[in-house]
Amino acid sequence: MTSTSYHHGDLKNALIQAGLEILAREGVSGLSLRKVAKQVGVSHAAPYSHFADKQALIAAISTEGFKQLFKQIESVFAAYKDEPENLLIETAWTYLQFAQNEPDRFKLMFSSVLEKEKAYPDFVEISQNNFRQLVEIVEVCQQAEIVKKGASDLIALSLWGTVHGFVSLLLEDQISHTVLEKASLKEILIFIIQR
Amino acid sequence: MTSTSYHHGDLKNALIQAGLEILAREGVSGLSLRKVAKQVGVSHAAPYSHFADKQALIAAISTEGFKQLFKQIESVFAAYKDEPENLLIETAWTYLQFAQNEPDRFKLMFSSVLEKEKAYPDFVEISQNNFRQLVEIVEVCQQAEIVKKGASDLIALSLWGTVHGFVSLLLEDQISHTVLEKASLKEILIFIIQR
DNA sequence: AGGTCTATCTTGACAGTGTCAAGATTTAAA
DNA sequence: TTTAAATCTTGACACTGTCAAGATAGACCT
Repeated sequence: MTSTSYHHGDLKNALIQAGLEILAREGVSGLSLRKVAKQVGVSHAAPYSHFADKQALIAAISTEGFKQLFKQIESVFAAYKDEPENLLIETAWTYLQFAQNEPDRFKLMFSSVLEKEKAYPDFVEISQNNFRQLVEIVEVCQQAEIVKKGASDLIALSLWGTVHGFVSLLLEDQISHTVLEKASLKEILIFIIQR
Repeated sequence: MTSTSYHHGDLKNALIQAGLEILAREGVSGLSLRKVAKQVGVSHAAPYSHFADKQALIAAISTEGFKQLFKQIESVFAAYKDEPENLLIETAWTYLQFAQNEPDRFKLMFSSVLEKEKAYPDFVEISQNNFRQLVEIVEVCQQAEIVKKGASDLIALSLWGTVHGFVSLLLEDQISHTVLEKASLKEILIFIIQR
């Protein structure tokens, strides 16, 4: 489980890492089990020692993506804890940047490439962590009276939905350029969050 | 272009229809060119007479989905035109129902299964129509002083993003049951839209 | 009517894919 | 040191998207 144990070493994590690289290089449609195996330097069926099927590998890659997102928002949270008037927008901005930096990682995480999420406990757990993180942020903003009182989970859901939807539409090029020309992305984001 | 013209008749539309059926029956991952062809009763390469590749067929299926969504929202618009206090929530509700009725059609339309949207003019056009439709709805609500003044396109974008994000998270089972137990879907939707 | 042309469809092939079974190899356990 | 278990390889299978070549039928022209 550590790093250098036997044949390859730590194949499981190596496969996840290779998956992320292929994702960044060739996109979601270029991600195949055989390609991941080849990149790591093992045979085409080697992944089956660590993952039940392709969906399981995708679940692991997604989970890794969620961990990275969690960390990034965690530092934003730490940096703006005492500056709650900017906390929400900076969190949203980080979310947007995360998506734009590696769109296909974001797509893999959210665009239902993974079909039965609930079958993967690690995935479910990290998802819940991320949501709890956002609820905390909302509650800090509520205490600073920047966000209205009550039902912090529903408010968090609404904010997440808004930003997630906006980012998704942005990635899909569904936001018309006439809209984009009027203001910078960050300005639109502020407008959208405040509505 | 009509219906019964030659060998098969109107193969192009038959393929799109078959695609929608397979989508409803077997999901996104079950949608293959060969299966669509077999269901229609033509050879496995017949679709290539009408579609450049699989992506082109997916674009056509998506476009058809957008047309259906447009029609549904159009009737809601007509029905609630003189009742603007309920127009927004009913539109959002229709959007949610559309997604839940056939999740995989919705996924195909929005979850970046289609990779280069801009290469398909019909798809781009119907997408823009749908957005314009929403902007109109927002403007009706603005005139009724239910939605604040200004930048109707940005407000529409925000509302769309919110509902779309919420629906997406719902389809992905990412909305925890503790949240769902507290209120009905429609109540949450109202809460989220009003925030 | 007869002949030509073009759109449409079929057949056959190819590389790439996910998946599994059987065997080999290495590490861990006894 | 022998045994057992975990890990990896090899080979196979059905399925996929895609293309090239040929067959077929309808439309169009004279």
